[in-house]
Amino acid sequence: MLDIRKDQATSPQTFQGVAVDRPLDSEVSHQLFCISSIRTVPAKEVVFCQGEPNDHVYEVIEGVVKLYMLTADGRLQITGFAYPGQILALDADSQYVTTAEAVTQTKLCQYPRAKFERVIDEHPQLARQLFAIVAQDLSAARSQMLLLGRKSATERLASFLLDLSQRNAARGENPDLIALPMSRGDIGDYLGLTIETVSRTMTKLRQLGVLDVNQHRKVVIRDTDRLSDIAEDSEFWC
Amino acid sequence: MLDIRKDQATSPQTFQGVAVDRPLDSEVSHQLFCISSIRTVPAKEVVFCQGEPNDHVYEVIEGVVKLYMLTADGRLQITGFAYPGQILALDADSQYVTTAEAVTQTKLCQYPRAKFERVIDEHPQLARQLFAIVAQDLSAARSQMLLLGRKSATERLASFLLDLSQRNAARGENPDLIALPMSRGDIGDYLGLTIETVSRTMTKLRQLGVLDVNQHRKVVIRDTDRLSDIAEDSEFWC
DNA sequence: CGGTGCTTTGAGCATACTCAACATCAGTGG
DNA sequence: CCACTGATGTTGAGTATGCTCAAAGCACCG
Repeated sequence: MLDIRKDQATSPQTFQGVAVDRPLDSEVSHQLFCISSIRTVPAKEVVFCQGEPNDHVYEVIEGVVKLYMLTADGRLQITGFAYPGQILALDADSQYVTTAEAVTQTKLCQYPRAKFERVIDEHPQLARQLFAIVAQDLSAARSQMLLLGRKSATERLASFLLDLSQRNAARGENPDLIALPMSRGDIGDYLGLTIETVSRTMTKLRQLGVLDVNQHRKVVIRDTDRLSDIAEDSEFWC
Repeated sequence: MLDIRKDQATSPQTFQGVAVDRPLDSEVSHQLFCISSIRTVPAKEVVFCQGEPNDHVYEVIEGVVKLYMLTADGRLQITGFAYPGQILALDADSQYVTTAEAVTQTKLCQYPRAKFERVIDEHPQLARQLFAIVAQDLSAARSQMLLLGRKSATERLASFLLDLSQRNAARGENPDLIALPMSRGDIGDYLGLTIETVSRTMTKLRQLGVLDVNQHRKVVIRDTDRLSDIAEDSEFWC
């Protein structure tokens, strides 16, 4: 992982990030450690801003960060929620492409871009791992394009909850108990819907017996298979 | 460029692809040349298919390719149109994430994946350039998420035409004369709209005096600034 | 308790979709 | 060269999904 601070002694040094199979060698870890610093950001504060010079790469250590883009007249689209282990701001440009805002209180590991790039240049292995991460992000972005372009509100929410469930499973947590650190508004801004539609759709899934929604920010999946069907095919909910 | 066949003797060896600033050194070009082969695909034929083992990387030499994903029940979303110089199938997975289908008759340069990866391993410089390409694709995908999630039909079509206009400009062609090799259906599948909506919206932009649409597959932009305004902000067309 | 912010629910509306007819274009063969 | 055909594109009428505006219900916190 890039985060070599957290449990340097206790676990093998691998990316926590998405789909990286090979561990970083300790030389790379050490160099990354040397250029890194920790930054703590309270909920609702901006980490970096669309259009600003892209001078740091970040890794989420604790908390959840939302990434979004804005139109000229202020409509916004969240392009993703970043959980611990995810790398932010690997995008190409000299300026940040998205804004990053803490959803919860968040701890980040910060790497100055110039130094980070120097480490990459010296360690091709790192370049390949970053390549794999960005490629994975790209593949996720394309799935989200399918969701935004072609799926109904019900399918979108079902897909979103399944995705969170799978993230839980990947972290060894209960895949049927979904924490929603983000507001209904955030979910809407991620799924291309309004707050009201998210709320109504949540109610609908509850009435279908697929979910329990006892607390607003916590959802229990009662029937994962049915939720999968709903996420993929219009036949199952209309 | 990866395509070192086309004009090896006449021009410097650089990626034609998106936003790559440094040329490849001739050693890399040569190795890529050695593992490459040319594949010609007639219009409407599939180059590779979502879910198949990801055994080749492609570069478009001539023609236009559409990349799309499918839902279980057959709805489709085009994630991009690839023009000459663009690299396909750099996505992470062991299987193709999208299907690639020739829009026009197409000539591609084909690199066997295993050999391609070996060249990457031996040439960190190549890894970095591929990284830049994928990062650029990711940034484009995120802009498209904003379009699909938050923009109206009119804004979507205006954005699409502007994008094609800018691609023309980048290739040194007339930015006001837009060729549309793809059908209205393809445009709809890219913008998350139906054929009918694309058609109606095209008519609307014509009536606003922003476009000339004399032939179906050819559009003239009469007022680029106005088109930009329409693409970005609801104030300008409602 | 009485706020404030978040969520849910309701009623009416608008944008884009569906279904259907018609127009146009490209290609083919008489 | 024209008539025919199938594919592609345009236009119209009615509808549905999700949005807007509005009100009421909760929960967290002083």
